Amino acid sequence: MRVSIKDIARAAGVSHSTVSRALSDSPLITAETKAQIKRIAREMGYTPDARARSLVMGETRTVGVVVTTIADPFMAPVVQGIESTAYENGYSVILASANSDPARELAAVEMLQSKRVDGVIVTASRVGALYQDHLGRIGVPVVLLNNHSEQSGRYLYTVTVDNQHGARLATQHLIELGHRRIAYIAGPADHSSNAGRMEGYRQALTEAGIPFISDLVAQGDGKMDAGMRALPALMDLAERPTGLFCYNDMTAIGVLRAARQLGIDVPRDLSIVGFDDIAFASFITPPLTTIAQPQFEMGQQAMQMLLTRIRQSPDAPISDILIEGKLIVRESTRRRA
Amino acid sequence: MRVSIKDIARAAGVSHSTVSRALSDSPLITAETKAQIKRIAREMGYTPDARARSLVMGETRTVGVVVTTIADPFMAPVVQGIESTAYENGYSVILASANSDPARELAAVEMLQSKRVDGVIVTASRVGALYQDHLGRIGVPVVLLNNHSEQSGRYLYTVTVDNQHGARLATQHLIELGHRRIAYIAGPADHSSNAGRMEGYRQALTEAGIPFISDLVAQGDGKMDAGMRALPALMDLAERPTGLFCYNDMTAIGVLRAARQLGIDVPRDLSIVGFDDIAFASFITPPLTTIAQPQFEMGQQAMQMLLTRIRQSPDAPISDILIEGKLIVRESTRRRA
DNA sequence: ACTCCCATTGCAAACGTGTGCATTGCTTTG
DNA sequence: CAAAGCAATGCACACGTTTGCAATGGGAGT
Repeated sequence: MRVSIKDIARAAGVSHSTVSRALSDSPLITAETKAQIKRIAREMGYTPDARARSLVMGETRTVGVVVTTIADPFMAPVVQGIESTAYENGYSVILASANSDPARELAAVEMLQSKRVDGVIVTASRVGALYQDHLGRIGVPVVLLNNHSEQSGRYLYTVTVDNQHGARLATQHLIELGHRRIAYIAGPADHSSNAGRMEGYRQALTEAGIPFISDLVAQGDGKMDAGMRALPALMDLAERPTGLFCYNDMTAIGVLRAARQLGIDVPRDLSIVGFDDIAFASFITPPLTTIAQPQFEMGQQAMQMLLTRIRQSPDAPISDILIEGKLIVRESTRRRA
Repeated sequence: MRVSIKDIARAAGVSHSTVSRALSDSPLITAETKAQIKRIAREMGYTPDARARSLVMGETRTVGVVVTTIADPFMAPVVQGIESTAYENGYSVILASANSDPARELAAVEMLQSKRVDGVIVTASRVGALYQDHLGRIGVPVVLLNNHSEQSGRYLYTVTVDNQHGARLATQHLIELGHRRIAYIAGPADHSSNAGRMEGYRQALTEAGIPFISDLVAQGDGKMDAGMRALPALMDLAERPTGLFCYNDMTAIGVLRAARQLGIDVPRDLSIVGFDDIAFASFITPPLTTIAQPQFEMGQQAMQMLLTRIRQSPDAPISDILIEGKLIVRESTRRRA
């Protein structure tokens, strides 16, 4: 059986309260008894039981992170950022992936609830109004990271990419390079991130006096295949686009692959801008011009936000965080010939 | 405050034991009392406290996963596999990343120990003999996944990529394509995975009657930069290699980039084989021929192994698992001109 | 009608820890 | 020298569960 403070108490000939106090360096205990008890504890290989402690202390120093999948080039660094600052603050993280399955997301939240985590970070969720209510009732602070629905409520706090700003940056970059026929391959229609990027795209066009042409917008879903499928139709247009803004890097990668098959040279024939700056954006051919999101820092900030929420009184004001990405120019864009 | 079974008991006018039994569907309780108690529990928004339960039950239904970094294209799917089968079996996972820092790895293990996890999976660790002893004393089953030192002991169980087999496959493939000057860019020198791949490389050469030439082996570290740095020297050799086997895909990606800068056409001038088949291996240009490791399944198997270890008696025999990758031929290799 | 049995419920201990309060023993002070 | 104060420790309860055992009640059997 595992060794508890009672075992140590027996071995040291004291009560378990004394052991508890000695191990937590209480000033009530003599230096020598402390030393002896600590020695015995070490000899017996004692490790405190975080469960028992958390029961009486009322906190678990554990947070839950629910994610669609950890094998997502965008999310992995974010989770890394979360775990990292959690560790620095003495917290540990329970990871649950929901695979875009709402039922499983619910199950994950329930599990975290029963484990009595001190807070929860939910990433890339499409928390609806209903589910949001449920999340609100969870009893612990919840931070939504890049959630796909609009609202942030009284209970929930968010850190989100500034989609509109980033999309505007991307489109402006193409415009500055002399492009005027600029296409957009969209992401999932029901994600607010897509709406924001679409809006930034339109806005940049309007500012430059370029008409918005709906034929230049192709539907996508943020995955590589969507990019591959979308390109041919765009290139079949009477007036081909010379610039292309993609919902994200994965889409752009699909486009690049399709372009190669179609014999379209990037960036000579078509300039492409992605979104996210996932790790591989700089490794592909040609290296991708994109809107970089500070993924690691996003995770850090989300965790930091959760921590202040955990420690502060629940009615202290916290403002949502909006994160601006920045343009990284690589080799998939060039001045229009 | 949170609602406990005592609160429910008070509301229902029964003892808390009755509530406990009712909620766990004990046959001792009348159907109607059961129904009523469950109703009240639902109304009051009750969620059982896993900590308290685990205290008396002696199990937490939680496993720990320690990883160097989750933002690693090889590890992410592995973790996904672990989490997935953990979930299916009613377990949850605590994630800890150690960033290749032994001290932090120790800290992670200690944290998991205090949380009283039922088992631990340690990935890509270089557990030395000493640390291994420490892990052995942890008191719960430990599974090592792709660990970098040789031994697996009485306490520890491993699932590992068959490095030698994979490297042999890769080298044989190049040989079959007519290559005879085949180089190898190595991985971290102190990792047994590198030793295994090197051995497989030599073995394939020997079997084909091709002499091993040490000049054709370049030192690397498994990262992209190493691949970039290693290529020029290899191509400066009096007799250039026409085939190249890389420690892993990241190295190969670095090589591809360097090749482009040097004006070396892949696969015309140089055939390249990677190792791992990370998600992006098929996305780069040219799509990479490589030795695919079933990453997700590796995670599944590791978790499965841990589960049987948790449930079976500690002296039931379990054999370590060796996983054979398979050759995926894409466009970075071709018959020698 | 009395005993016995069974179904249902409550009591209490246990898991491992933290902590307010009482207790003990010693030193200091008047 | 007695009283008071203080330093060090132990007692007991609390946190929220599960579960062996005792207790209660009612129905059936003789």
